Amino acid sequence: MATLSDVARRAGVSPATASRVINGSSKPVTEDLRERVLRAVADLQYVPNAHAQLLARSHRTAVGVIVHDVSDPYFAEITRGLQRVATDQGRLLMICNSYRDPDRELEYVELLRGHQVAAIIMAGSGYHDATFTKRLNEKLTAYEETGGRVAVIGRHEHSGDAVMPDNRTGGWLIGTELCALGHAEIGVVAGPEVLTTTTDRLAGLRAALTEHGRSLPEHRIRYAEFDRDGGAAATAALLDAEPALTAVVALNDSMAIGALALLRSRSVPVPQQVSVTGFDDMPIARDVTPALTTVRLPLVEMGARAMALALDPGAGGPRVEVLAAEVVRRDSTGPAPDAGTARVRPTNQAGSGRRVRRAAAGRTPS
Amino acid sequence: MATLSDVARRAGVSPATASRVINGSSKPVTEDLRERVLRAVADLQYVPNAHAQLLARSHRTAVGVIVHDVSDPYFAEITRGLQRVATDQGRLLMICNSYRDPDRELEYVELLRGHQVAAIIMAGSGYHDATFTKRLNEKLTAYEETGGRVAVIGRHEHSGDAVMPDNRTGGWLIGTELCALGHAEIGVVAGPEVLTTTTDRLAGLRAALTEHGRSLPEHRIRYAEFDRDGGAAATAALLDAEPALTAVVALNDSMAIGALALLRSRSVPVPQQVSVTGFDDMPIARDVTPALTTVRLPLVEMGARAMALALDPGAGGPRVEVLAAEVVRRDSTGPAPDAGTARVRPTNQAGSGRRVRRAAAGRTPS
DNA sequence: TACCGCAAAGAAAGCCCTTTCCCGCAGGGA
DNA sequence: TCCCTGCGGGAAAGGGCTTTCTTTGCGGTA
Repeated sequence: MATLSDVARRAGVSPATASRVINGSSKPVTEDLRERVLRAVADLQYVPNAHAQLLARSHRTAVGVIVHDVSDPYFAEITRGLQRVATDQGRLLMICNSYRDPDRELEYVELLRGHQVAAIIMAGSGYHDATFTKRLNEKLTAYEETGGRVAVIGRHEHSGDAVMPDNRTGGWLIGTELCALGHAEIGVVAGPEVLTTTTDRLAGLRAALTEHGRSLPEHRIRYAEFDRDGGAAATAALLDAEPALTAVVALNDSMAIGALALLRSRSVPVPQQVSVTGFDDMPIARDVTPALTTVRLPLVEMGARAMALALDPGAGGPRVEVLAAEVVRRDSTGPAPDAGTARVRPTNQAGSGRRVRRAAAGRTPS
Repeated sequence: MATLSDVARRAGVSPATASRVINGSSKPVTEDLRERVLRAVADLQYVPNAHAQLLARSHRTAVGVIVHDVSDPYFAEITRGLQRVATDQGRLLMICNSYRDPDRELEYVELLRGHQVAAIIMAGSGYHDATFTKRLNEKLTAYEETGGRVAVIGRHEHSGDAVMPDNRTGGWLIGTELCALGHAEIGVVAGPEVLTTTTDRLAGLRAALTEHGRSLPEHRIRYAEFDRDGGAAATAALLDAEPALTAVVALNDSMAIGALALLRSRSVPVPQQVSVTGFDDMPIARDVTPALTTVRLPLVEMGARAMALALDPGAGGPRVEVLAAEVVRRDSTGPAPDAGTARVRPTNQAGSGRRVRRAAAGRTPS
C-alpha cells in the first residue's frame, strides 16, 4: 500500500504539504506543488488509510445505528430516513444488525464506541428485562459522558432523546375499527411478549375493546416470532383453539401475511369469514391479496427525526417526539359475518387504500 | 475517553501489560496483574480505540461488500449468505449500498480500500459501459496488487474469482415453460437495459422462444427500473401497445409484483387471461395472489460461495462458479387462453410451489 | 544596505494502540 | 559459587496521518 510519505517523496514535497493538498486544507499550497502531489497520487493509486486519518483527526464524524435487521422492511424504511439525514450532513452510517439479541446489542454499543462514532441510534423495540435495560443504560451513559450522543427509536427505557411511534394509539385505532365493523370475537397474533412494541400495541387494542364492552382474554392472544412464519403458526394455533373468531389482529404486517397464507391454505375466505389486520404498513401490504388493512407508521420520518435529534446536541433536557399512527383501510377487513350488516362492501381501487388520518393527540386511549 | 495508558496507570502497570491482558495475548501475565487491569477496565468503562488498533495491527480482518441495496430482498438474501461465512471466520462485514450508481461504486471501492479491508465483494449486475468497466477494473486491480482479494457476484467484467447465477439459463427455462403452456404472444417487463442481468435473462428467454419458433421483437420489451413501480409502469405501457399478449415475463420478482398490481387494477384475470412470471424467487413471491411462478436462484448460497472465494486465496487462476437456476411453478401461470388446452389446471397447495430442478450444465441454450 | 513582515513549505509532535526487543530476576545445573 | 536459561514485565519503536510550530525566502520599507 502506498502511503502518504510515498506520495510526498515522489512529488518531492514534505508529507505535510501532500496532506494539505489531498484533503483540501485551508492552508494555501502553490499551484506547482499541488499539481505534482496530485500527479503522484494518481500514479501511485494512493488512497489514504482511513484508520490513520480517523486516529489523527480528533473530531468524530460517523454515526452508529443498531437495528434488528436492515433487510426487514420495517427497519429498512427507518434506515432510509436515517441515511437521508446523515448523508445530508456528510456523515457516514455504520449499521449493526442485532437480530433482537440483547447481548449483541450490548456488544454493538461497545463496538460503535470503539469506532469513535459521534452518535449511537438504537432503533427498534425495547425489552421487558430489567437486568438488560440496566446494563444497556450503563453503557449508553458511559458513552454519553465521553461526549457521545444517543437517540432511541421506540424505546421507553432510555431517558435521553427519543422518537416514539404511537404504538398504543395504533392498537387502539385498529381495535376501534374492528369494533365499528361489528367484530366481537377477536384474536391476536402477537410478537414476542418480551418486546415493548408488542405490549404497547396490545395495550391500545385492549383499551379499545374494553371501551366497546368487549374483552381480550389471554387465551385469544398467541405470541410468536415477529415474522411471516410466526404469524402463520400463531394463527393456526389460534383458529384451532378458537374457531369462532371473526377477526385476527396481527401485530405487524409480516405476521399478517403469514396469517393470510394460513387462512388461504385452510380456504377461509378473507374478509368474508375472518378479517385480518396488520401493523406498520410495509410497502408489500398493498400487494398481497386481499390487500392488507393496517396501521401506518411514518417509518422514514421516524428515522429522519431520530438522526436529527442525534446530530443536534439540543439545549435543554431530553426531547421526545411522538409520531402518530393512522389506519389504512384496504380489503382484508369487512363487517363481522354475524353482525347482520351487508355482506358486500365497496372495495378500494387495488393497492391504493384510503387513509384515515387521525391526530394522535386527544384521541389517546385512557 | 479513557485510553489504554489511563487503564495502565490506574492498574499500576505498563501499557504493554495492559494491552496483553485486554486482548488475550499469548504472552503470560501474572494473575495478580491481570486482575488489576481488568478491574481498571471495568472502572473506567474502557473500550479500545478501534482505529488505533487497526492501525497498530498489521493484518486486515474486515471484508467489504458493495451491493445495490441491502433492503432489496434479492441483495438481502445474498448478504445473509455473505454474513454467515464471514461471521464463521470472525470477519466483520462492511456493507455499502451503491443504489446502482456506477460512480458510487467506484467511490466505495476507494472507501473500502482506505479502510484496509482484506477483501472486496461486488454483488449485483454489471453494466454495459466500457468506460466505467475500465475504471472499475483499474481500481480493483490496484487493490489486488496491494494484496487485497476481490470476488464478484453476477458480473462478467472482472476477470478474478466470481460466482455467477445462471441468468441466461433461467431466462431460457421460463421461456420454455411458457412455450410449453402454449403461449405465443409474450411480452417482457425488463430492468434497465444497461444491466448485464437484464440482457442475460433476456438472451436466454429469446433463445427459448426461438427454439420454439417464436420471436421476441423489441417492441414487446419494455425497460424500466427493477422495482415494483417500474414493473407496473412497464406492464401498462406493454398492454396498451400489445393488447393481445397472453403472458408477461418480468425479469425480477419486484417487477412481477408491480405487473400483478397493474393487471388487478385493470381487472385482467391472472392467469386465465394473462400469465405472469417473475425471477429470483424472493420470499414474498409465494404470498402474493396469485402466487408467483418464478425462477429460483440460490441467493444465500451465492453469497456464501462468494465469501468463501474471497477469503481463500486459492492456488491457480481465477475460479468461476456458476449456480443453477430452477423454475418454481406456482399460480400465476396457466395455459394460453387461445391454445385450446383445458382451462382448469391443478393448483398447488398455497404457497408451497413445486420445484423443477434442472442441472444448468448440459441444458444451456445454444 | 539592513530590517521587518508575510507567505509557503517543512519539521516534528502527537493520535492510541500493538509488538518486538530487552532487562532483571529466580531457579537449576555444573 | 557462577553461569545459563527461562519467564514475566517494561521501554520503545512503529503504524500512517493531521496539525501546530518553526523555518525559510522573498518583497518591501526605512
